[in-house]
Amino acid sequence: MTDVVVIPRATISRLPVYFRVLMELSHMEVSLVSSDELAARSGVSSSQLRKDLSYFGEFGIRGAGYDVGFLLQKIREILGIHREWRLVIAGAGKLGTALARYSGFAQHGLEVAALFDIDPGKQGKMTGKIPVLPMEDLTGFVQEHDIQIGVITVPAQAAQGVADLMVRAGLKGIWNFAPVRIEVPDDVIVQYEDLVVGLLTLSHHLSRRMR
Amino acid sequence: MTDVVVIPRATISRLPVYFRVLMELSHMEVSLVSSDELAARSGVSSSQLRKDLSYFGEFGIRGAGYDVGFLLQKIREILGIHREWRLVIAGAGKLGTALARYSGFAQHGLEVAALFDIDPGKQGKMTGKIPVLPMEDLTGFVQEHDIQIGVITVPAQAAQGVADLMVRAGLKGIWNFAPVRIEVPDDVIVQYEDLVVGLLTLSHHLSRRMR
DNA sequence: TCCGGATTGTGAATTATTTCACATTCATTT
DNA sequence: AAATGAATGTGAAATAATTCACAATCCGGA
Ligand SMILES: NC(=O)c1ccc[n+]([C@@H]2O[C@H](COP(=O)([O-])OP(=O)(O)OC[C@H]3O[C@@H](n4cnc5c(N)ncnc54)[C@H](O)[C@@H]3O)[C@@H](O)[C@H]2O)c1
Ligand SMILES: NC(=O)c1ccc[n+]([C@@H]2O[C@H](COP(=O)([O-])OP(=O)(O)OC[C@H]3O[C@@H](n4cnc5c(N)ncnc54)[C@H](O)[C@@H]3O)[C@@H](O)[C@H]2O)c1
Repeated sequence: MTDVVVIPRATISRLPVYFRVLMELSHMEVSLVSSDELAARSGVSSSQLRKDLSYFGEFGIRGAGYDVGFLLQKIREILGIHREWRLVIAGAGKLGTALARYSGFAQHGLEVAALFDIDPGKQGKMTGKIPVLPMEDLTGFVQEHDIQIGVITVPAQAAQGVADLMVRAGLKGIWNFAPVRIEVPDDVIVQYEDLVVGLLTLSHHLSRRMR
Repeated sequence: MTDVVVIPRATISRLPVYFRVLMELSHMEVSLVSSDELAARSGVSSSQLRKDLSYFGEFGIRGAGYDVGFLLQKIREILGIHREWRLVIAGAGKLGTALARYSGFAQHGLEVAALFDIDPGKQGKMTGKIPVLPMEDLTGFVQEHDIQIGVITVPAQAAQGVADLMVRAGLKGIWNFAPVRIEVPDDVIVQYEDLVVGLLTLSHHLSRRMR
């Protein structure tokens, strides 16, 4: 029985924050940072930060701190963004086009290759440099352009159908913004992004506090 | 020492999911549902569901299940959406306008009253039924229209300034999409929405699985 | 080369969350 | 009115995540 190290979900979700802070430090020409400093800038405790990193290895220098460039590279590897990921977005509506045009993804090695939509009125147009294509072309496009991730920004009732299509096309990761659970085979990973949760969490806390 | 019941964060974030499933059941004219059924449709265990609800009271009927309409109303109250919340959005860019035009919020008693932007080229226009106003008008608008929540969809470097303005205007809740922490007084609640986290979580899992 | 100061890495303790399992309660039937 | 069956509500147990606290280690200076 070799014991598998299981990494807390919450640890993974903090890594992008550390990454961003390290990028800032790097731009500020800071080359060494302590866990105290990095943690404070990330909004967590320093023991939290050190424990998080310890799941993946030893990246610091005792008595000194962390080499910004080195840690940046390590986190890149952990998050899998040392390689490029290509995405397609299904649903060229309000949210889909906003995501497609977002410049922040490129900084993380994420490239939106195309948008797909069922509406002929949207097909053929360009969203910035990104083409909007008919849904029928999705499978071929994914295979030709070596796409790994599909983003779902269609209405809820269309989400399962789109997910099925993405699975058949061979996509192994789905980022789903539609407010429904979708069924996929075990070898496909679904990441849900439910924006209403954040707003209702705020609403809950506000109404508690105002009571 | 009266012991305060503390409600897990995760419980709050599941309530919107239960709410949505109950809405569906309600539309399907289902009037009674068991914790097994409701939990399965929400993607959680039934004991999880019952424990979550138990933090707020006893809403079910032993031996029978939950009255859909009654539970819906209770969750509405817990989430604070039995009353209307009015929001303003600062940053009428890609994401801000997508949010402003999203019809899903209205179903939860959330009304986007106006967008604000620093760019004179965007001011004066309408996004659907929602006006885009100059930043200078924010304070007056918030006070005149009894707004409670501010949404930040401006670039990261402008976020703190916008937050300061929102705090001065009297907003008590801020929903922040800019990828930076912001400093606010204790009586203001900030909910962070970091979309990159979701995508990088997916990237991490994908690259682990492919290794 | 050794010493002092600093900061990491990590077991252990604590705290938080989820799951278990069953006593309790309710609706229905006889 | 009592018996039956079903599903909730909830302490207790099990897991999971965070914080503590300090031994281990490294850097730089003497
Ligand atoms: N806009 C937001 O701010 C927001 C916020 C939270 C959640 N969401 C969710 O994101 C999704 C998209 O929202 P939106 O506001 O962009 O909607 P939208 O109506 O603007 O866009 C949806 C697009 O999907 C296309 N479409 C419909 N069925 C399709 C299908 N079967 N295959 C391919 N394309 C199809 C439509 O033609 C349209 O272009 C929805 O599920 C919504 O609930 C949106
Ligand atoms: N678009 C996305 O999909 C996406 C995804 C994740 C995060 N975000 C974050 O959301 C924010 C907005 O992104 P976007 O893509 O909509 O950008 P955008 O450039 O399309 O829009 C930003 C808007 O803010 C306005 N603005 C700039 N400074 C301002 C100020 N001081 N006061 C008021 N308005 C100001 C600009 O005029 C512009 O209209 C950014 O912080 C971005 O990192 C966006």
